[in-house]
Amino acid sequence: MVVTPQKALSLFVERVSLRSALSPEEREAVMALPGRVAHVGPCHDIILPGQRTDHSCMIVSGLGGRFDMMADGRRQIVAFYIPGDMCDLNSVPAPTSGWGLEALSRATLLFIPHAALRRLVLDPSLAMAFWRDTVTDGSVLAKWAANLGRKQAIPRLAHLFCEMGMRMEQVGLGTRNDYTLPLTQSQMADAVGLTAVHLNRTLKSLREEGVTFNRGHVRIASWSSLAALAEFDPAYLLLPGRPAR
Amino acid sequence: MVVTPQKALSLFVERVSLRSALSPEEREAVMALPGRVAHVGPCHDIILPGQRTDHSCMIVSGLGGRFDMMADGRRQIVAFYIPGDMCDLNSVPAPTSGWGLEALSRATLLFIPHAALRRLVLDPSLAMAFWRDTVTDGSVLAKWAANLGRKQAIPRLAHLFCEMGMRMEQVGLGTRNDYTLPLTQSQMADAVGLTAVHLNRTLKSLREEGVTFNRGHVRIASWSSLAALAEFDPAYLLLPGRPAR
DNA sequence: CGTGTTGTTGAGTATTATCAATAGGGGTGG
DNA sequence: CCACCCCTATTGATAATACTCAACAACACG
Repeated sequence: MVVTPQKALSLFVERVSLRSALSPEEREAVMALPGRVAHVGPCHDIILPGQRTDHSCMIVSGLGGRFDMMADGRRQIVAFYIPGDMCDLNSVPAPTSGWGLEALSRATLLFIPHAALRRLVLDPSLAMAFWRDTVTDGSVLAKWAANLGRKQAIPRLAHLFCEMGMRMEQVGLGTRNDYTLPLTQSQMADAVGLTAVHLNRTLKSLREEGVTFNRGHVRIASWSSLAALAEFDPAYLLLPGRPAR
Repeated sequence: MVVTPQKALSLFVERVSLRSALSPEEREAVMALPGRVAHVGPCHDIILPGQRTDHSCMIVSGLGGRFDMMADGRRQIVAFYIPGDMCDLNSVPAPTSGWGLEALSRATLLFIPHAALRRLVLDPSLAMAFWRDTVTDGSVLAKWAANLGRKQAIPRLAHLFCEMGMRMEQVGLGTRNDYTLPLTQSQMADAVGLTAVHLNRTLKSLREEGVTFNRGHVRIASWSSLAALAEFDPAYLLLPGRPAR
């Protein structure tokens, strides 16, 4: 599959447009960003913790993850990034982040120099759009924290399936009850804060609720019952025009 | 205690200056923001979840908290806001947040209209500074999520004490091993994702490590041993000039 | 001097982690 | 094409951690 920077950038424009109205000139300015495309394999480190960067990275295809590592090697994935997400837009205002970022599956990435992004945010409307993107990121993180802190294994995993379903559907990758999530059970366990063994058992329980996860493919028989089980309310995704139901 | 908006705003300027260099003109522009001071009691709701606002809120004194609530009434606090923090700067780009915000103790608040803040971010350097503030918020949230997902009760609570100590010291409220954290044990339990009973037992264990929490006052006998226990590395607070040691 | 909130402790239970063993699947090299 | 190996998934048994229920003490407040 050949991916041009142009095609990749249009994904980003779409993503930003989900939450911020861009004028035709602004869209053009974004499309004119310089970028370099790269194909990487699973477990490829995009940024190591503590490393300083001079470019941001957008996911074109595949799945990215932001994670933290404990001294004993246990890992917590705190965010998933799907196609269209600029996974370290953060690094524009804060080039030395404390976070690691890796490709969780085979992935196509687009690297964009900070310098170009900094020029872009001289436009206040784009600055606001990027800022809003970071706010969205934070809102998702907060929800993730709340789930890790106060939900048990089953609703926690159910919530992850709901969230990823909504996000995939938004960007046109499948539907909310049928989409591809290219993860191993171990990686998923790192995301929901469980051991791989317990995650496997939790998946088994969810199977009885009509949710299957098989070789990276999620299928949800009844969205409404899963959403109820997960106490999923998409408001935190900050999508406009979809008031909290 | 009488607090003028001027005095309150200077707190905010200091806080922003921790991570972003501001020119004298920019400082002045921030100091010229209009603001209204309010004194509130504990458990006072600053914003209800899903509510739309047209102003942001800065903590002048006391403690604020951002939280999420489960259907059964269990609560997770996902962020603490201390004096100088603009706790919903987020609401400038996203006026309808899905989050509740409340005063966790008696507190003094400063309300600033969004309109004024939006005018301020026409200055690209201030826009970057505010954006950076949101990135910091996200970084702290991510760490919070990692702790909730992968640490047990004792190191989790220890990490909270370390984080709050660092943050308090930064803004000149006590030292990292001796500071005021005006919380009940219940509220603290909601922050670390434990029940109040188990939090109480965890505090007891930490007492044997030389950490006391008494009527809202934290005292840490040996910072280095607590930091080791908590695996605390302040890099994620994005403070400049203090490389990850 | 009641009364309600907060903090403390005990006993029993539920959830999740750990350890261990096995099965399946995809790729590689002979 | 087959044998082999590594990674992933699955299941069982047991242990550790955290939760629930319950009672009571300490304290602030009116």
